[in-house]
Amino acid sequence: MHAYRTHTCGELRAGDVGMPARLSGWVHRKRDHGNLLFVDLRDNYGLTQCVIAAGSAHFKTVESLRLETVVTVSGQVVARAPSAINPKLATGEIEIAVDEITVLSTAEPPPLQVNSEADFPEETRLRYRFLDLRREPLHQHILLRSRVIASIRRRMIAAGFTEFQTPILTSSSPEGARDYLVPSRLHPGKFYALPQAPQQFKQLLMVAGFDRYFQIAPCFRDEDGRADRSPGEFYQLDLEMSFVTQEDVFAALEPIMHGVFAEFRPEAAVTPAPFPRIPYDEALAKYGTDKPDLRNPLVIDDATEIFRGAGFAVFAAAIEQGALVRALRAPGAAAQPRSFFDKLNQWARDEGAPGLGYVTLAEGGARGPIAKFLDAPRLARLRQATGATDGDAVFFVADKRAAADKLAGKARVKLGEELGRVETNAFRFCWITDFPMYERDEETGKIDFSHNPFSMPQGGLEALETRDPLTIKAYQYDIVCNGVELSSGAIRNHRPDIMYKAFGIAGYSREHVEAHFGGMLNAFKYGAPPHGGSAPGIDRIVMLIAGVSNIREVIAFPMNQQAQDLMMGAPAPVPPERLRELHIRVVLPEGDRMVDSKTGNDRR
RNA sequence: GGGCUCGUGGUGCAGCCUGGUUAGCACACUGGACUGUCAAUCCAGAGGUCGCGGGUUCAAGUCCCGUCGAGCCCGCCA
Repeated sequence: MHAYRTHTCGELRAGDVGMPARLSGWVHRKRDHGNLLFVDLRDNYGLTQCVIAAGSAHFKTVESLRLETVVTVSGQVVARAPSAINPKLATGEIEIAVDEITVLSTAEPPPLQVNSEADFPEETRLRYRFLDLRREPLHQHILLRSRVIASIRRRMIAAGFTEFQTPILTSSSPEGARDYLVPSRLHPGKFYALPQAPQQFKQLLMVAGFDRYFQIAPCFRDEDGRADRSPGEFYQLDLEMSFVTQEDVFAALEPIMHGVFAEFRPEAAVTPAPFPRIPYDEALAKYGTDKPDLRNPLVIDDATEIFRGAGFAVFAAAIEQGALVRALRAPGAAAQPRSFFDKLNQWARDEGAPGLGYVTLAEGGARGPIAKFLDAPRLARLRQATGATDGDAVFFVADKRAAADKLAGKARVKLGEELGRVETNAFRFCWITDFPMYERDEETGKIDFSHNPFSMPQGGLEALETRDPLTIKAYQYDIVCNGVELSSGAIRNHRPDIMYKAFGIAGYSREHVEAHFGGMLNAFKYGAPPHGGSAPGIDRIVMLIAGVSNIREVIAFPMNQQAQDLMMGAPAPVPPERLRELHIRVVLPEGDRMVDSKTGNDRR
């Protein structure tokens, strides 16, 4: 018999009754009846009830076992009496009659209870991550993550992609985030950067003629965390293809995304390919965001002209100042009580807006505080513009374009939820296309890239030479699911001449481009295929599939929001000799001090 | 860097608004009882710098100020 186990804790069934068996695992729970003792033994695969009676030589041992002790039990598989069958357990028809028990590893009382569904503080969960990972929800999420990645990998290979590895120690890349830096021992004063994404390497692999690249790629960005953004590192399904148009990239990725979501959430509705394509400008106008949640059926319409010259002084004045009026049809909301509208108005004020105008439609007319400013022709145009009919309400936001879009977008989300119109158990994908190539920095007034500077401008060199840069679109696209930005991607600029020009418009000299992106630029001078790709975030995909709202629920060993690993104690100081070796001298900020994070006491 | 919320035995919460006996409940822990439970049950016990510092007060877990920590958000993240 094997030293540790003949079966796993999730394996034995009624058909195994009468067999000898040996199981190893953790003591999940005990039920002590004095002369009869039940132990639920747990491993990765499940739970098996083990039973021992007072006559046994091992009874005292088992009775004294603490929860989470690791043991090996041997005995006979026995059938449970019909009344004692536990239908909640896969192994519920049997139990192990324990003859022998060996303690493999004792356990102190754990700081978080593995067998409990109780909430524990995030700090404790992170510090004792190995215990939290034993618990059912997190354990299952991590297994799900593995299966999702395996499925993605299988689908990518089946679609003709080749998997690569690219360097972790590299130089700074063109993404806009802060780099993690690694000092060089051999080159004093110089630093490696951890890749924010393998962007340049995958493009170089295209130049090298590999045609279709993918990687489950670690990406490192030194930016602050959010519930859906792990500080430090995250994973992307990074892919790149040669000799492709934007539509080719979409056609490659759509079946993979659809397939993975449909595979792991078979009960949910998943957008079939082709996913809707929504130009960036249209997304802002209709949804007030570049990452619309299409489970919400509400759309924003423009009502600027309807209010221009109307008697409502607040809007009319704003329109004269260049503001837009956005209208949001709320189907069936006319029946809502006054408090509903007051509550939304208060919500808008909390969002920093003056308020939220509205009318309700009934019997061919309109009611509400500003209804009197809309005469019959204007009302008819409003009904036409929004599709609103009797029984509906229409909400209004008036502000400069960006602010109006933003508030209308938030109101769309809020109203969709309040009215219960948001689809559940569905994954609604779309592509957001035609992102602007450039934008004007609000503070400096300077023109800069609005996204990846390596994207191909639509219209190519001619557009760069002849058009107002702010009107030029890029072959740049995002994939969005349920309001979550899963990835961005682009058809790349593979032409050095267009690249120099594109960077020139953003104020970067030829020398700057060569100094920073010389490796890739040089490669493009030796025959580069047109290419493009995308990089959906793995962690967010798993989050969506698992139905959780915090990214740490799908990462085995995440850092906290302050980018600390509480279990491993990272980041940590290093001995002076290590710093000397790296030619580093630490200059702490003024007034910095050591504080004991547990007690809050200064330790100066 | 900023905003909001939170911080009470190992853990989850109550107590705070309205200051006043030994800070209460549940889970875990320790001991005892119990031969069919499966969140076993019952009895008993131990366990608390109320994050930290200062202030107001006869009296502070409770009120005030500061500070530290955590989460969420803004900034940031193409």
